[in-house]
Amino acid sequence: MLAEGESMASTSLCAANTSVSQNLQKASGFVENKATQCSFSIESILGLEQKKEVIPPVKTHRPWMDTCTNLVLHEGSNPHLQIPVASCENSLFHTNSNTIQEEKVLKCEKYFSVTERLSFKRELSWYRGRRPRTAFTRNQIEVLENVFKMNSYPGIDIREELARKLDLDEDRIQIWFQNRRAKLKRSHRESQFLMVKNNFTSNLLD
Amino acid sequence: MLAEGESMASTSLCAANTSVSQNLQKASGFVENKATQCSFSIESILGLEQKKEVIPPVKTHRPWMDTCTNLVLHEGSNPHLQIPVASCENSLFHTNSNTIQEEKVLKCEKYFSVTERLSFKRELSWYRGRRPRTAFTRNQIEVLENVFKMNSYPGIDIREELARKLDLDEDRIQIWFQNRRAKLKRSHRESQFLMVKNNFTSNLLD
DNA sequence: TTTTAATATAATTTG
DNA sequence: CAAATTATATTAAT
Repeated sequence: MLAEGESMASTSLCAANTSVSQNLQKASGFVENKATQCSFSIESILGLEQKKEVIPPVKTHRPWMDTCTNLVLHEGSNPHLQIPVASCENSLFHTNSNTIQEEKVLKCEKYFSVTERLSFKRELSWYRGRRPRTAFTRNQIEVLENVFKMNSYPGIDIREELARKLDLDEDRIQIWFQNRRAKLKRSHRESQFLMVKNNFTSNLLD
Repeated sequence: MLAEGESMASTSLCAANTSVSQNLQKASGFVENKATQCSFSIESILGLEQKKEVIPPVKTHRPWMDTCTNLVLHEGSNPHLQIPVASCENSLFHTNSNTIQEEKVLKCEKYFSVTERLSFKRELSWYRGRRPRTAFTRNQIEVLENVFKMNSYPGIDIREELARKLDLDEDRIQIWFQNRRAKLKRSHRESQFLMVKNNFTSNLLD
């Protein structure tokens, strides 16, 4: 098992190894046996980038994960693609959260409905090392936007208050404002570019 | 300077080609003034949620759009629903509803050649604010898949090289890899779910 | 209907 | 915190 972060996220194509993909294929329960032969050599396509450097271990700080996940990660070419595998069949149900789902499962239904299946998937993604994407409600967005209009750098106090009022983690608020500022900046850059470009083209027409 | 949201969506539909746009974007170091202090009470800020007059700004990034278009977009809350107003004699697109508009267009299609039909479609998706779907050739897919097998996170250099060799925008390459990773992940999730589910149900039968 | 290119944006990483 | 990148939920084209 690779240590965490011992990945090959580098751009080197040659860093790839077959065992990884084979494992992944095994894990996924299907084998894509297509096109093992390619009429091109990859090297010729990519011009042989041999630089293979070791990527420092990825430090993972995932406070939203609970501690009792007996999960083992597959080896993977990238930490983000690592797939958790339950080391025992019950570990998936040891979470503290999502108790409703847990109850449903424990009702021993013979098969799983689509809804349950979706919940499973959600729960699985929960273990994949990334916080599940938060889906803000329209009202939350509206309030956040209104605050943003007046202050795009709210301090901790305002963020906390927002978190209370909107029933969100303060962390989510902070991230939201960061992303929102980035978006604003992007749009500014774009409109600035447009102005420059329009100026340029209209000058050409003179 | 344009405020966020009253940017290009409501102005003329001009944009730049990808590479130039991106380069200039990088080059233009836009400096934005930070609102350092907030003199608003949270209550007053949160109270704004009742007003509900300004729809969250939509900034769309459409670098593939041509510069010499004489189209103006309606303002709208949803970029995908924006309907263009032709500045020329073409009254075909002056309908209120997208659906009706689309029907009309489709009805017209039979009178036009395949080429013209394609350009209609292209314009339609264009109006919807979405880049026309790229149809990769079999060879392009094959090469991309082969590269993906070895490195699912190609760096900019490899992507550029691929773009050159495959005669595609680098952006298309990047999006392709993003979608490909998502697909791989989806399949992993699915089989993982099946494993867990099977394990679970067979345990129930013990 | 299914697959997947495209979009928007939440989350992560780096410095 | 910003910038760059990645993941992911949707949407829509095929």
